[in-house]
Formats: sequence, structure tokens, C-alpha cells
Amino acid sequence: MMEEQARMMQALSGVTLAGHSVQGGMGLPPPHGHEGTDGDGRKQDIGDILHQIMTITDQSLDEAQAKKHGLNCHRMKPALFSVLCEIKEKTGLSIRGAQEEDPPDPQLMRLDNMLLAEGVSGPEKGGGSAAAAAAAAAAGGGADNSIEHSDYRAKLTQIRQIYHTELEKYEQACNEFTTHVMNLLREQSRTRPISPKEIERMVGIIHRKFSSIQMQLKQSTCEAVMILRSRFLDARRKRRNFSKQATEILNEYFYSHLSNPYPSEEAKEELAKKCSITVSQVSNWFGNKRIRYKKNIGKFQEEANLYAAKTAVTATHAVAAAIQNSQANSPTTPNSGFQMKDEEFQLDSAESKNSLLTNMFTGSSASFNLPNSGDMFMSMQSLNGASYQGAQVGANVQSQGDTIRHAINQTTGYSDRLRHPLYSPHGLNGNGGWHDAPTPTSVTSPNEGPGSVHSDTSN
DNA sequence: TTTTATGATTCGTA
DNA sequence: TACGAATCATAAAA
Repeated sequence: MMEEQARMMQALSGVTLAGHSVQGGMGLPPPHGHEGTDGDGRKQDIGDILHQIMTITDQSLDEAQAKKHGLNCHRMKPALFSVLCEIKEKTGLSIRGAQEEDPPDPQLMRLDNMLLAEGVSGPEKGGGSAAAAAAAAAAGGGADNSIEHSDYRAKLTQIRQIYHTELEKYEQACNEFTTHVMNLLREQSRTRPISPKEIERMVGIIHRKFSSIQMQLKQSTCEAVMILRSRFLDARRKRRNFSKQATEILNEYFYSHLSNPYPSEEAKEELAKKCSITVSQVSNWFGNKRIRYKKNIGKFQEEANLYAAKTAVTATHAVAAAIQNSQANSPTTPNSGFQMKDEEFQLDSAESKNSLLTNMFTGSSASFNLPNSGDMFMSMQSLNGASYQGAQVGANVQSQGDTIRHAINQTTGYSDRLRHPLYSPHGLNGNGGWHDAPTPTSVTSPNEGPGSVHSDTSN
């Protein structure tokens, strides 16, 4: 300590060397009573001032205050202050120079980006709605989708509010503290060498400190958002079985399009709408269903028969209505809308018998090319243990004219249903894959009335 | 508690 | 990019 003082005094006694010629250089009048005297006198004067400064702490407060005032008014004060500042600057800058640069913190940038993306920072309007929508979409499910969506948004808004309140608090505190420190330093600069540059630097340090606190706030906000998101993603992973009705609709479509269980995009949309699920859930369902069906056809046989009977009964009713309708109308009703070729129909009808046998005997996907020797009607009865009116549909249809077939197509919407009264894996090829088949473009429930649109059968 | 069913995800492929 | 296959995770049944 004493060494430092001595060194400083030594440095200051050579102020002229530092470029501040006390004699005229700064326009200062020479020390009183020593006008025109030599350098020894000036040194003596400066040494005296420095001594007073160094010993000021040893004195009582009043004494020190008085001395301080005296020193402030001393004519050498500005020069001395300037020199001290310069020395301080020189030593200080070399130390802090490296810290002066403020490279953008990558972590802070990441946090900022995330907060912006999540809608926590950035514009208020619709804040987070995109993220919320994404999370809600990922959550899947229809009915409670909107509930989850709004729940997510409410929580996000809460986080956003807390974030902004805290941020505002920090900024306010930062400003207050900065102002306070600046005032303090300005005040102190009257008695000790503090240059404006140094004050500026101090402000920078304060801001950095506060921004590190802000980063903590941003980090915890991000964490909160992540937790919120993960909770919604968990909700997605928390599987919920589809409703019985939805499963039925999907199964009906699957087994009635067993030859080609690949619903088109339109069909998927329609199914999704009917089942109150998303299109991707429909895709998932069909993906799972196809693979699980193929893996163990035997296991699904009962289910297949069930849906076959179900849809066939519906189809029968529809056909009966259609026949009645056609009979009620003139027998000369033109078959303007029917486009399916008669040969095709015959062929499909025969194929259905084959597939029926396949179901009965094997359940294997590769063996549907059994001899065409089965009796559809009998098979149905033996399999289901119940009379199967729908089995007669094929015969009826074959015996009726195009008008009726047209009516059937219009009524049921499922050409496959008629072709395969008992749904079978006839569409599976020997390699375990489904044959290429035209993709149906529309979905129609067998429960639907005749007014429905059946684009997949009208071409 | 164990097993089965089922919706979702991931990854490789054509 | 849609699909198959494998797998995960959880609901539901045994």
C-alpha cells in the first residue's frame, strides 16, 4: 500500500512528462507565490496536494470534508484530475481491453430464437398460436383437440405474461441501478479520477450483469415452455383408443376394400371426418391394420366375417329397396348411369366364391386361388351360423339387369361388398402384398341412405 | 400382475 | 412420399 502510494506520487511528480505541462501548457496560472520559480517549486506544490489526498482518510469527517472542498477549488485540480484519469485509463484499459468486446452469446441467441418461435417474445397478437396449433395437432384426437389447444394457449399466455413482467422489472431495476451508479460516479468524479469513459464502461458492466440475469429468466422461461410442450406431447403419447364407432367405420372400410385397403387421400379425409380423427390417424390405422391383418389373417377372420355379414345385410336391405324401386318404376327405365361392364361383374362374382373358400379353408393370403367349387350361400351359413340374406345378392344381381346393378351401386356405394360378400384376403398376392388395384376415392358407410355420393362406384 | 390390443413413432425402401 | 416393418408406450382384458 505504501509502496503504491510512493509509486503514484513519483509518477505524478513527473506530470510534465505525461504531456501536461503545468507551466502554461494547459493555460493554468502558475502556483501562487511561486510565479516564475523553478520546477522544484511546482513539484513541491504537487507533492503537497498528493500528500493531502493520501492522508485525507486519516482525518475526521469534517476535517476531510473541508480539505476536500479546498482541494476541489485548488487551481491544480483539473490538471491533476486529467493526469490521474489518463494514468488510470492506461492501466485500466490494458486489463479490461479484452472484456470490452461483446460478442453475441450463442446461447442467448438460441434462447431468444426459441422464445420467439414459441411466441413468448415477439408480437403479442397470435403469440404462440402456431406452436399451440402444432402441439394440438400432434396431440391428435378430434373432440378434445380444441380443449387441449386452448389449454396450451392459456398456459403459454401465462408464461408469456410472467416473462414480460419479469423482464420489465429487470429492465426497470437495471435502469434505476445504472442511473444511481452514474450519479454516484459523477459525484465521486469530483474527488477521484473517474473519466466519462469509465462511467460508460461501468454502465456496460452493469448492463452485462443484468443481461446475464435476463438470460437466466429466458432460460427458465424456455424450460417452462419445454415442460408445457412435453406435457402436451406426453398427452399425444398417452394413447387413447378410438371410439367404438370410429373403429367400426374404419373396419367396415377396410374389410369392404380388402382387395385394396389403401384409401385415397379423399377417402382418408372422409373417414377422418366421420371418425372424428385426423387424416394421419386414419393413415396410421390403415398402416397398422394392413400389417397386422397380413401377419395373422386367421386371427382377423372372425372380425372379417362379422363385418362382411354386417355390410352384406345392409347391402341386402339396400338392394331390396333398389329392386322395389326399380319395379315400381317403369321396367324400361334406361340404365344411363351404369358404367360397369357385365363381364367384369360376372368375373368378380366368381372371384368372390373363390375368396370365400379361401376364408373357410385356410385364411392364408397366398392360397386364394382355390378351385372354383364353393357354394357361396352354404358357406355363409356354415361360417356364421346364421342365415345370410346377403349371399343371395350376387345371384339376384346377376339375374337382374343393369338397372338393378346401377341401383345397387348407387345405394351401397361398395362394389367390393357385392363382389366379396364374405370379405377375404383375396387381394393379397403370393408375396404377402396386396395386388395393385384402383384406389377408391370415396368412403360410404353401409348405413348411409341412397342419397350419398359414391364416386368410387360410379366410374 | 401379466398378457394382449392398439395407436403412434421411427427407419429403411422403392 | 407413401408404405412396410419393427418397435414403443399405454389402454384394456385376463
